[in-house]
Amino acid sequence: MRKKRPYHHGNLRQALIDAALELIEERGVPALTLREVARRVGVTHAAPQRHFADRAALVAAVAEQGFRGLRAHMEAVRASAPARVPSQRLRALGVAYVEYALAHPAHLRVMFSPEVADKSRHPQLAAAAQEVHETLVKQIVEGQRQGAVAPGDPDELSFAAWSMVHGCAILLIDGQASRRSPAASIDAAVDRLHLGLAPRAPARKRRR
Amino acid sequence: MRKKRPYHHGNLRQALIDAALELIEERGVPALTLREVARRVGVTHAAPQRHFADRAALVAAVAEQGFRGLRAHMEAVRASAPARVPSQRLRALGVAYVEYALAHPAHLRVMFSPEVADKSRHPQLAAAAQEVHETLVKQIVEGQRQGAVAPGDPDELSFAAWSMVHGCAILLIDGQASRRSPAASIDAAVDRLHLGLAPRAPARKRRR
DNA sequence: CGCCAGATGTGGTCGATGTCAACATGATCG
DNA sequence: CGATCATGTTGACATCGACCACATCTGGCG
Repeated sequence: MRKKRPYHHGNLRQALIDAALELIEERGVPALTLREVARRVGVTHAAPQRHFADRAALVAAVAEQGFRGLRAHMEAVRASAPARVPSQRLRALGVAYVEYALAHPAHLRVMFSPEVADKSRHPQLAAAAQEVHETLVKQIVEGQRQGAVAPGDPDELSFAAWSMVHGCAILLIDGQASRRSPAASIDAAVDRLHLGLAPRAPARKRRR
Repeated sequence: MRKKRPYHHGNLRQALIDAALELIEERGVPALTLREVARRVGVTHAAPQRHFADRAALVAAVAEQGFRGLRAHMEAVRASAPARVPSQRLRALGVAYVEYALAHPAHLRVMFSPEVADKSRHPQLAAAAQEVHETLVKQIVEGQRQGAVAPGDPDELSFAAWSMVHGCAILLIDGQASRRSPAASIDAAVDRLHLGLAPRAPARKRRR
């Protein structure tokens, strides 16, 4: 029982997604064109219609793949961080988010493109995004269990964490804050997320 | 003064920007079309060319106006917050950012649209964005002077703060975290930005 | 083996768009 | 009053997304 093997071209759907991503990397989201993608893959201009209802569907597919890649990267980093130091795992997760964004700016842009803002139209995309969020929530809850994260509604805390890393990623990609090296900005932002803007009273090291 | 448009519109440039914003609010960024905008204003399809070199230029103009409006809102809120409690002013500034985003989601989307990602091509836009950043930095520095903000490079701190409020705004606009009311999410996120994710030892009273 | 139905790709077409160039109009200033 | 230039118009063109009819391939079924 073989999977639906490619019939004519050979996995045209994935080839189109790949070509779309390449195109975006080269010339930006606005340059993404169904016809150009088809051209690159070597099919006629109407072939993509068999796999994507419209342009938005292609964008959504690229975005979905981006979310899956992001989650994979986060999970990998999380797994490789020492489990005994939960604050480090959470940190690593945040850094991983921004790292992925900087490594795949084109993907990130598509993932939050206005064209797929209405995720209810793209359930698969919504699910992939949701999984990223869940990864974050899980780590927050774990951090709370181990006393490394302040108590409170995990959803609220994870929303705050996600806001920070996401904003950080977007701003870095857009080059809004490139005076220093991106790595330094990431570290500084994640530190600040961890510690807060307000001064911490005791000069002595946090223990526990 | 009802006037049928004389041959010369008078202030076509601003009228186009306004119409563009309306259109985006009604039907989203992708629906923004030079021709449709021209239609709404009642001029022919090529008239906008006299004021905007291309579509991106119109988008940039809308975005620039968005940044200016955001800055105005932030300054207003900042001025109305008690100057003696710097942590409140900073908080208010953050809340103002997200408030503006939620009140003008269309504007926000345009301001960070991929079409104007390369701000070097739109110097005026870059300047307007820079001013928003400066407003934030100023408040951070003030907060540090008054001991309400942890010491450190103001640029780093403001980048972190900007990341948080911006990420918060984007996520809320995209409806990624709408389980609770937006206002509650904003408060929670700004609180977290202030206090940090890590637990704080003393349960000191902190209002608002 | 042969054939058919559905999946996949082709080629053509249509309306809309962004951009350009040539032209018309009217405001400004001598 | 007249010239000049910014502003708006008209017409054209290439490209795009979407749609359709048709061709071709695949896999299943008699």
